[in-house]
Amino acid sequence: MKLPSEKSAGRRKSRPTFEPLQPHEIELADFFVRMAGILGVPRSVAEIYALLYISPDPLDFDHIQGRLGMSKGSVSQGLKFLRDHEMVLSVKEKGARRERWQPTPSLAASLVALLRSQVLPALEQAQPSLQRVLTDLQQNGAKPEVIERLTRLNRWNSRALELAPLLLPPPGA
Amino acid sequence: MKLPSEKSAGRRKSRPTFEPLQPHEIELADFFVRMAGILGVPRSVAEIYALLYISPDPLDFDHIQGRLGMSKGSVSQGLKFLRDHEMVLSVKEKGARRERWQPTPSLAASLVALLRSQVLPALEQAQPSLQRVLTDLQQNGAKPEVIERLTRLNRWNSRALELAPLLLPPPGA
DNA sequence: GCCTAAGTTCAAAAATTATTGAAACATCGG
DNA sequence: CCGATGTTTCAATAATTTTTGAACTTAGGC
Repeated sequence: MKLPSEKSAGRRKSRPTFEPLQPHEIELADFFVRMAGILGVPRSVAEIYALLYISPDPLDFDHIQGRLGMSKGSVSQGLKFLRDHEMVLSVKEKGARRERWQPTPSLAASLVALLRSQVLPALEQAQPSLQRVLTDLQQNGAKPEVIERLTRLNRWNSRALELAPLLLPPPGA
Repeated sequence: MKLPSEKSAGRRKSRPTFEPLQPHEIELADFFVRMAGILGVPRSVAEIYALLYISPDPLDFDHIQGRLGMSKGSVSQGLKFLRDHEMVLSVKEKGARRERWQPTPSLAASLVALLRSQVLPALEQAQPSLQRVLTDLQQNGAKPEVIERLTRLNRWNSRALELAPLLLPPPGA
């Protein structure tokens, strides 16, 4: 209904404007975006993280949306992703309605959580598959060389699964 | 390798047909496709690799195309990718015209090469950027906490760059 | 309870990435 | 050189992923 024409004076409801990213903020965002790309994390998520990372204080939803110029939907989903992977945490001051976000203290831990969530399920799901393929090859008298290959692959996968909890300890450990 | 009668006696030009993937081959392909997905490698590339991996003998271009049912373009580009990352090598028998492909002996080495090609350039390009951002923050009197964050990030990046050649030795080392 | 600010959801649109196939190119044996 | 086979290139298309925004849900204050 009333889309107040931008900067009406004193009344509180005027949509505040946010300053666009500064050059050094853009540069850092680019860095995070590139790194995220390697892990298949979308640009918007990386941008949110970068902004929180370089901001002196926790930011609320509207600030994130405003400064990055992205949609509500993207901010919401981006924060959800970051929350789910324990890469940000919120500080809600008493009496305040909105949450304010900041990066978790350890980027290393964040990356571990992220890797974990990507790699582990794949390894787990692979195990029975690889086993079946191997059995199949053995029964059908495949060439020893191929069997050898698959056996090694299988062994790798098992070992990776064993090691995973050590290298990438789950949140509660 | 014994293609059914297809290769009929005299007439050479009949397009040979190839048998579709067997269940166990599909299962292995799925595994490679999922793993490749984590690293951002396209499905078609993973499928080619999987096929070569499970085949008792090196395969030529037409066999790859035929059995996977994909286009010439995809096979060509896929093989290029795999070649560039040292994941396959070709055996050309003397007197034969076509190349025949097989996976390189060590999947581990292949993965290393792949990781290397993705991560290293990002780290290298990041270095000057991060340095600039940090300097900028220091000059503009940013909060100590933010400077600390960026300093740590910077240090990480440098260390990763130093370590990279050790963990991911370049082809010729 | 009701009202409103705060945040989420999700179908549709936009952006990005992968695949195709026809034409161009390369190479070999004659 | 020629002609045929084998491979690459790349613009067009298809498939996939990401972003948007409006409708919906949730929670707090009164």
